[in-house]
Amino acid sequence: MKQEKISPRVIERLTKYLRCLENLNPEDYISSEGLAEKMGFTAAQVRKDLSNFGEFGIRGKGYNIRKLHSDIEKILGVNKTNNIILVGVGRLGTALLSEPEFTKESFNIAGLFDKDEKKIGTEIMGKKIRDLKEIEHFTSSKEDIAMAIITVPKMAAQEVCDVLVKAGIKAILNFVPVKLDIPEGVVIENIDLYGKLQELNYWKERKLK
Amino acid sequence: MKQEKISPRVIERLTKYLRCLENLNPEDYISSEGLAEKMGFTAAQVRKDLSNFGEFGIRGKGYNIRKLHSDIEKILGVNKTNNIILVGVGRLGTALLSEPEFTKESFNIAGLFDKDEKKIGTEIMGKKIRDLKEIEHFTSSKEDIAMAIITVPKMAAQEVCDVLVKAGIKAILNFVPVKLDIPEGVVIENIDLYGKLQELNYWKERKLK
DNA sequence: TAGATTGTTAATCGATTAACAATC
DNA sequence: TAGATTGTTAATCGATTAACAATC
Repeated sequence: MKQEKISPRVIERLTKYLRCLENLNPEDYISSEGLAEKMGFTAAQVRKDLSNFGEFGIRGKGYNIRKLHSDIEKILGVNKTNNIILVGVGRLGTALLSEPEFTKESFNIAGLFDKDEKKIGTEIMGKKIRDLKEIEHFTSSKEDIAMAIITVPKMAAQEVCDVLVKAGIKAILNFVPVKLDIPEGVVIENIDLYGKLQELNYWKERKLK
Repeated sequence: MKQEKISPRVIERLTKYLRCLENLNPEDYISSEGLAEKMGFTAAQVRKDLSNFGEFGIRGKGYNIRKLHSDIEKILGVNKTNNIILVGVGRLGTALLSEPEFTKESFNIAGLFDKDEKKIGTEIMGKKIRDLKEIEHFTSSKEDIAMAIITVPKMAAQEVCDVLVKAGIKAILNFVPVKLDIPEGVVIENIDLYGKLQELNYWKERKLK
């Protein structure tokens, strides 16, 4: 698998290709043209994106859907199960836990953590809620816990983030509307509901985006 | 307010400036350099972004924080209250309703809709849940409902989307992992939790993004 | 072989950054 | 006035698209 400098945009599109391929017959072949049309991209872009990582198609024929799906999964590292811990088991955290997406195999919620003593020790969706303080011990006793989701109140977010970094977490999905300080080598994605609403609000009043 | 062709990237950054300004003393002035540092952007970018919409700074001094905040709010149209309806009052929908962000004035959840007869007629967070079928009547009887949030099951998403479009909704925030077909003139933002996790998973295994 | 479609190189487009005259 | 910092123009960088030789 060749690897130059990859743009985050390319990786984002890869996740979209994956989604699209899931709804197609795995036995079939699809051309870059065909895939592009479904996605609203250009055929050149589809080919360019994929060519960053190797040669997945057959000239004159297109891409085998099963194979392409599996190849993209490998690129993203979601062909295996990746463990995640979730910190902040409030309404939003609980809601995420029960999202059907999480029944898939590529991610596994390996631990739940909260600060609230009333919650600690109880179970939710069959998973035990642990004390925030145990995070470091938890991640060091199990292997391969590199990701975390943060759904705590605004005030607690940076503190929790620091604990996670100290515990060796390498990737954070942050739902809290706060810019978290993280050291080099840790990646973060922010999901900002309110920001997205503001963007939509801008565009709804003009025609084109 | 001048207006050429604005890139979505600019609007996204505008929402981030807003967030950042909220934590600063409104009486103070901040330079593009100072704001850039907080955001992790360049000073040139800050000035360029803002200059798309007018002149908000004072040469030799910088930007007045209260004024800049208020000016960006005006650009985004969030200096007034914008009505939203929420469709799909499941766990995720309920969780979003209780997010502290929604106590702000710029967005107001004007209606809740669901298909489940057990839910219809009951109240949540002091708001009545209505039958999905009433959406069109609801939006046409009240004025100025142009936005919707979709948090329904995957299967129902496109159908709900079509109803919303028919009811005159112009902007949709979609939490369902499905690419929704919308006509020209309607804008959509997708929040794809699972996709973001996949992206993070890719980056966590390499150093730099 | 002829037709189709890939992978890749070159051309274009758009977004970011640098530089600086304008001006508070 | 001198120093600081804007708003804007020009230069650079990166991402998308077009074109086409390679090849199934």
